[in-house]
Amino acid sequence: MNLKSKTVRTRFAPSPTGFVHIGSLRTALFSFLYARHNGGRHILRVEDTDQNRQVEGAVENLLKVMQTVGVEFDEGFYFNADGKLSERGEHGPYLQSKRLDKYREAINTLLESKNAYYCFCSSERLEELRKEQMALKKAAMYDRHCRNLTSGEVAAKQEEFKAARKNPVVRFSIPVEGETVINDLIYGQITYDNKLLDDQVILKSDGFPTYHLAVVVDDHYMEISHVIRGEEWIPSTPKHLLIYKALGWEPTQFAHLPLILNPDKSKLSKRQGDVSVEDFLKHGYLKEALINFVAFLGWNPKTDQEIFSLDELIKQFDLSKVNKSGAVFDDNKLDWFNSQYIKKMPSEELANVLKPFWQEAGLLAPSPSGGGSGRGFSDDYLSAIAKLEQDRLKKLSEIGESTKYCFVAPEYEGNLLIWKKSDAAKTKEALLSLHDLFVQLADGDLTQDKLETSIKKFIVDNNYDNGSVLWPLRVALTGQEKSPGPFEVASLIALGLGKQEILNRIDTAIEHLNVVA
RNA sequence: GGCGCUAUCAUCUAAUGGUUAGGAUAAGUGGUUUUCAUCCACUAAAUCGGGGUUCGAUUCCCCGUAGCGCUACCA
Repeated sequence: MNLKSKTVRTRFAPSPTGFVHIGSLRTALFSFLYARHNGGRHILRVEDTDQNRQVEGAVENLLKVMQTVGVEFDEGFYFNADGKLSERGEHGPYLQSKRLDKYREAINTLLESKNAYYCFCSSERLEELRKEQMALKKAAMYDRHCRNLTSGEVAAKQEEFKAARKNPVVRFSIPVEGETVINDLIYGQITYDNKLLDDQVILKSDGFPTYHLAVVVDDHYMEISHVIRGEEWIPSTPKHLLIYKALGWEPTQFAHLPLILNPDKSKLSKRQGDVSVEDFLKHGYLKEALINFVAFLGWNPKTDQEIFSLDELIKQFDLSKVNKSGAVFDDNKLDWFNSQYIKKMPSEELANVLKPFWQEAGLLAPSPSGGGSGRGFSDDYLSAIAKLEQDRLKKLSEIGESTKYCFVAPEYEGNLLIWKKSDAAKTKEALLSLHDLFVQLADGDLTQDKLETSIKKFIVDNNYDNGSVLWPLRVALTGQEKSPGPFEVASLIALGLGKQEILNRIDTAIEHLNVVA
């Protein structure tokens, strides 16, 4: 058997239960990276065997998120040219609820070979049993009551259930002795004693299979080569292996990924903050940052390089570099990745991704085409703003607050205009002469460099301190305690709102001083 | 309770049978500066405990301990 010639086929197999958990993103990313790295295919299969947990539109949402961040699928669900959810690939259907015949067939095979049996036990009996076992401090397992039923007893129970219009479940018969060994690509060899394995239900009374049966059947028929999934699946893997064996199938390779943890080291959950990819996108994390950060949760290239594009990840990704211990999700580090990508972005592009956030803040009119900038602000202006904020932005969602003054006149209170080493009189005087200076400046003199030259000269000529002039100018223009420098801001406002706006803001500041002082 | 997995700075992690145990984030200090951010320099910060093997163990083995996961007709 030449393993190398075998095509790599990995799959991401979520349940359509709502938002995309960050852990799911990591799993999907790793299975995608592994497939691409090895020239294989990546399949999207939807596991909807729990009919009680379906969420409308979850598959569309999932696909949209994956598309946004750049995780691709070659088979399974996709959006067609009309943007409609559809399926492609040779191994469909890719929705488990449409594959019931395949599960039924496998179950019949198992039933016939006595690797599975009907179980008629009531939930009350099971509950009782569990309580007893707990009380005796024994492992809680099904006692295999129905496994030992005679064919006569089974027939009688069948009749009884039929009359009551109930369906028995089917359980898998775990071998009574021996061991089952997992050879995990990440965790290595893990041995389980068959005696400790439960006779898992594989067919529910509603006619749907459980995960354990469905996953084996689907991975087999879809010719999956590597199952990449979360560490929480390790304990059920021996059961899956035994089902493969009972069906006479060759099992896939398994690679279990370490968990992503909350700061308190429990499994990452909603309780302790955002966990859905949609949330992170909405709060202004760039997809590149999210992918880069998530890739480093449990994997690293063994070098000092930390910034990786998706293409670089594909090139370098290797299951052998995945580690075994869980990783705490540290949003400080995510912020850092995000700011790195923001800094690297061309300012035009940054302005573009910033638009929705300006609109959200009510500073920019939503543009129906999605292309225009609305409300008379040119793309050049928006890019200039973006460029100014590029070094201080951690999340795109901060942009509204920090750049409000670029769109509307600022508001401020108290003595904010007065520099710590200055006073009201000096500030007013400075602003008054600054006003005169701006009146004299021609439009062509309002570039950042020229402004810096002329204002610095003005300070020297008038024997002012830098601070007693630059601080009030900056506050007059921005209304903020913290902002980019006055030359940058003034030239920006001149560009976007015109020189008159600068004069207006200086006037407003002088009036403000009159009132406060 | 049973079974399993894991264990290096606060966090993500690198490395090695012999090193001043490295990097990054966060933190702190200093420089630049009208403010903030950026940038630069610097500082503090770790091999869970106990046994073994060995000349030598953070690294290999065993035992503890702790954390986590699983223990459904959920996935």
